[in-house]
Amino acid sequence: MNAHHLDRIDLHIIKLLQSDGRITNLQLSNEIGLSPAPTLERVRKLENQGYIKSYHAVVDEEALGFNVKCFIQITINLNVPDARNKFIQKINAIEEVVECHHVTGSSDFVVKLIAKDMKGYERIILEKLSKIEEIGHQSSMMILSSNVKPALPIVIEK
Amino acid sequence: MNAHHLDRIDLHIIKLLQSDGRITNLQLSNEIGLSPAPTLERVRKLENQGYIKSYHAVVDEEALGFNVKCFIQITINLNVPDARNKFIQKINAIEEVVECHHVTGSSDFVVKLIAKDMKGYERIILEKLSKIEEIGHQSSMMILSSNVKPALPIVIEK
DNA sequence: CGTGAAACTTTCAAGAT
DNA sequence: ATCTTGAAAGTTTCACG
Repeated sequence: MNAHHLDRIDLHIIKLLQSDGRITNLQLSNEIGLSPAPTLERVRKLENQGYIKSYHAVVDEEALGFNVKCFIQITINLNVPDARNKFIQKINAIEEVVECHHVTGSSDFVVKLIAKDMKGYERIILEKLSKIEEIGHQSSMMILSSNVKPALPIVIEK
Repeated sequence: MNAHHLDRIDLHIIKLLQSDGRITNLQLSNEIGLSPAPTLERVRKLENQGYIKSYHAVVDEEALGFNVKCFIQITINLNVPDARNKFIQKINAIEEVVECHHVTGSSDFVVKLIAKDMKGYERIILEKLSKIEEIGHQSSMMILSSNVKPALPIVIEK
């Protein structure tokens, strides 16, 4: 699965579906300059070969009441055997954990967590995070505001 | 714009569109137990009122050749007037910067950056990041692996 | 909110380049 | 090997009840 099998049209399809996940196949075919049938066939190929993984609506977190977001930097307690894998399993099972990144540097993991308010945040820390014995040290950064781009910088050559 | 105008059906629609952004209105109407017409009307309302912001395909970053990802913690040089706003503008203009979070703690910002390889990464640091005079100090964490959940933990009460 | 009908989109098979 | 066409099946969208 590498990018060598993708031609300009495939990259164009990926770019358009990334910026509008609900574009119709007909609109898509018009934009890329093919008829609907081969357009659909290419989209299915991109999905089946794993280039396109899924489609999602992006919701307004604040509008839905998620007003507290933070990153937590975590170091693993190396006294516990197989600590990394156990930690990964436990941390991802927490529904308020929306991202978990294994990283290099002075921390082992960066975890993103969301909650409706500070009381909810406190509850997650006390009842869920602090019960994970594989955690050695943690340090949190509250997110004040964010800019998240919905698409990768795909460049279509030639 | 707050969550008090959303009933159980609205939350159910949001949940389903978050987990499958390309579900048809007909399937959606079947799942929530309404006919297609009022279902579509509710979806349009959720879009127009800003609860649903957009729809996107999620692509496999590695399959598209983006093999280098990192978080960079940045502190702002407070000697420059209006440094925060200038920094935000400049950092978001870099196409390889896919996220920028203003945070509390010892850093001012956490920036997520993607590149195809280490050479590309070096080029971004040398040619783009290091030219932002508002940056005081920076420290990077390479991402080894990630788990990102595509949906918020929406709980439908009652 | 539901029904029904018109307009539009998806999808497939057949044939062209 | 990949494209276009055209037709059937399915979906969206609107007016009306």
